[in-house]
Amino acid sequence: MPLQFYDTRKRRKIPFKPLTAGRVKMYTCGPTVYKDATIGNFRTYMFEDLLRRTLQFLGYEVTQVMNITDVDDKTIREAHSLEVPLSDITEPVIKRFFRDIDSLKIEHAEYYPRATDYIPEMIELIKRLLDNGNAYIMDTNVYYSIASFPEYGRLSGMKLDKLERGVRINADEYEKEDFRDFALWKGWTEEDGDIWWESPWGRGRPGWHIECSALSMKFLGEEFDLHTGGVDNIFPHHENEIAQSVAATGKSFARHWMHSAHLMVEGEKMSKSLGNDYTLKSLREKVEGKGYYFSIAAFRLALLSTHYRKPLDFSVEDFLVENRLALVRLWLLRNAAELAILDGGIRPEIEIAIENAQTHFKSALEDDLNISASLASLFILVTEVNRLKSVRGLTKSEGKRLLEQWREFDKVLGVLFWDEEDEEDEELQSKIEVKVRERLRARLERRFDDADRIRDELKGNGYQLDDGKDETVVIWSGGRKIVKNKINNS
RNA sequence: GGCGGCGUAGCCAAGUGGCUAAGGCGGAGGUCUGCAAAACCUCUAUUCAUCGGUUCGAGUCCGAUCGCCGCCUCCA
Repeated sequence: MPLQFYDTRKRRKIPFKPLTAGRVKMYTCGPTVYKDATIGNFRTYMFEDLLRRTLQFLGYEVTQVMNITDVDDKTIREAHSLEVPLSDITEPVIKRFFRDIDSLKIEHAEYYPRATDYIPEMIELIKRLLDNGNAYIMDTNVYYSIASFPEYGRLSGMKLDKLERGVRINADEYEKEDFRDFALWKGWTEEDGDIWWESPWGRGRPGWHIECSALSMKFLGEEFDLHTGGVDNIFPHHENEIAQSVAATGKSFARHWMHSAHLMVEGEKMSKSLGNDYTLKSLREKVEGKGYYFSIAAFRLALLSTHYRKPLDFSVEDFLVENRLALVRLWLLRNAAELAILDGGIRPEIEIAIENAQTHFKSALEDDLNISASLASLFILVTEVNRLKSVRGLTKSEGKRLLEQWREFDKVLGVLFWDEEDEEDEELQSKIEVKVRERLRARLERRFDDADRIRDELKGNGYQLDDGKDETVVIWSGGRKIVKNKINNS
């Protein structure tokens, strides 16, 4: 099957062909760093991670840009109210942003340009728009004139004359020629304090939309392959980006637009007033507050396993019981493969099962990132391997072959290999190990009541024990740990 | 009001014209086991929000209805 993605503009799946064969240039709208990213933001970043990893898996060389908006109304408001420099607000948030995406194993983009580092590029772009007659100066502000761009509204399906004057328009913006025009450059006002840049139109700062146009052109060129973001960005943000970019360059800008649906919490939109605008940190606290282990791997799987165009209704309760168990099933295949001890070749049934899984995994991804079908192919492989394993254990070469394939799948999924080294809490780990050894000793001494009590206690906390001949494998949704049985003999 | 999306088993979730409707979680029974866990085997949607229509044939196309959701100027 040829690779195809849904395109927001065409409203259907279309074959994906990059401008340069084998290379994909993608632009992904990044965070505004005035407060920590929410799990809703991460849903979008996870979608982009899946897209990126899938393209790489299919052999494309990917160049991804994610902007960091480190100056806008909200960052300025924060800085102003706390009476601190802008960077005091943005720097810590940026630091935590990277910490969070790393813990989710979201691969890094090639470039993370910050808006404040590219003000000259934005000014340059605004100049071109003024020269082309697509923008006008009003007092100290520069506005984009929507009337000058006939194609406005094509991405979102908005009809210009149907746009109603929104309720959120500031009084000071009524001076625009047309209420639908948007700011390219905002002149300095008192609230901005010392946050301003010099421009041909006086001191001020760039509007939000111009940032993405300038940065994508800077790093990817005036035409590139993919532009992505959350659905809420379709209008007006991406519509405006197209208007600015196409008007300035005469080129088509992004060729393919992809947008991820929102994440809902317990059936409701995430919002501050409902108190469900979880960050990774507050979600962890919520889960741990209920007495559960917070599995970041299970959370990654939860975000990953719903198709990106379908709203994901995240429920803390469901999350606690569901994904971690599915994850363990996948992890156990790795156990089986690593612990294979038999001599001999690879059974044809295993080879066929692996090839089937590989084929279906790949073709599902090629069909607009059909992750559910991809994951299903893994579970089918697990079942088949387990069946054959119960007939006769796995050979070392089968184990090796399975591990190889598992690594291959994990290039896309990023959830199959989650080791104890990924678990931050060392204290927790040693506590588990002590318990496991206690139980091993009890078993050897045939004090089965004691052994069972310990096992039940661990299980109650989400740790599952797998008794092997030479070792006990502890598996939980945060990782796994192998304790050698012989340690216990000393 | 305008534009768009979604509604498949107890729960999550694939399937967009044609073999018996993937897969996961949960549940029931069995095998194995010191006992378990895991694993394996069997079972768990005559039916795809509802009602019409097109078709030899529809969850899948068309229309209507109901329900949920998003965007409509700076929220991923």
